[in-house]
Amino acid sequence: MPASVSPENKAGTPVTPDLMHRLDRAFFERDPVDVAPQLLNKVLASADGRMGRIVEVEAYCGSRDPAAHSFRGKTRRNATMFGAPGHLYVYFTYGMHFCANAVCWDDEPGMGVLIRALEPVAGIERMREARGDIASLSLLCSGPGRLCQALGIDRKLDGADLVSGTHGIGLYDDGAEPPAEPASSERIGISRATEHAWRWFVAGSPHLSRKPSTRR
DNA sequence: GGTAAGATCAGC
DNA sequence: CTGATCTTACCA
Repeated sequence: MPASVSPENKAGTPVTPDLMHRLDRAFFERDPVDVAPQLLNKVLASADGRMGRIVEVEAYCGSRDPAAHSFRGKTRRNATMFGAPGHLYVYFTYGMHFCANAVCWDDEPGMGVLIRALEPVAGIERMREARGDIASLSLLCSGPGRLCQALGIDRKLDGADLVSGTHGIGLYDDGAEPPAEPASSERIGISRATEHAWRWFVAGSPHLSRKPSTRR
């Protein structure tokens, strides 16, 4: 196990650098409802070695999803979502947070998967610094805004190609399978289209944005 | 041009 | 539960 993976992280699956490989572009050329659960246990990595395993995602389904930024069509803000699949859509929200999505599907543009939580697996000291030296590992990347802060994802990375990883952020498969039966729930923090169970997560992970038995 | 709401988070 | 903080989109 890498030295940067602390004992507190023992419940997780450390990355195996030799096995890390790119995803096929075709992986993203599907409906985000299919892509999202398949993204669980994939590895998001910044250029400087900060890495986290995806433990929570949500699908946003464009013109058939009133909760999606892209619901009403292309704008300056969401333009990346209408671009090529496999790229990163980063947006700024609530006056202080960034959130990151993997752009999906090629039949109809404007779809994506929001990455909501990571299990930190490498570069953890850098993540801590970026997060203001937060102590708790389970609060380091447990939310869409937190993980962006931890990995240094901001508007400069909007449009970055996650497949090639050449723009400072990449998404990799290290051989870890997604859960055979991922847990799902309603999406968090939205006020419209709440009827869909389009949030998927690794059951029991301590790194989720909502811990078990908390609800609001 | 004005404004309300927002795919959130930290602190009380 | 609330305040922070500011961009965007929508409406006039």
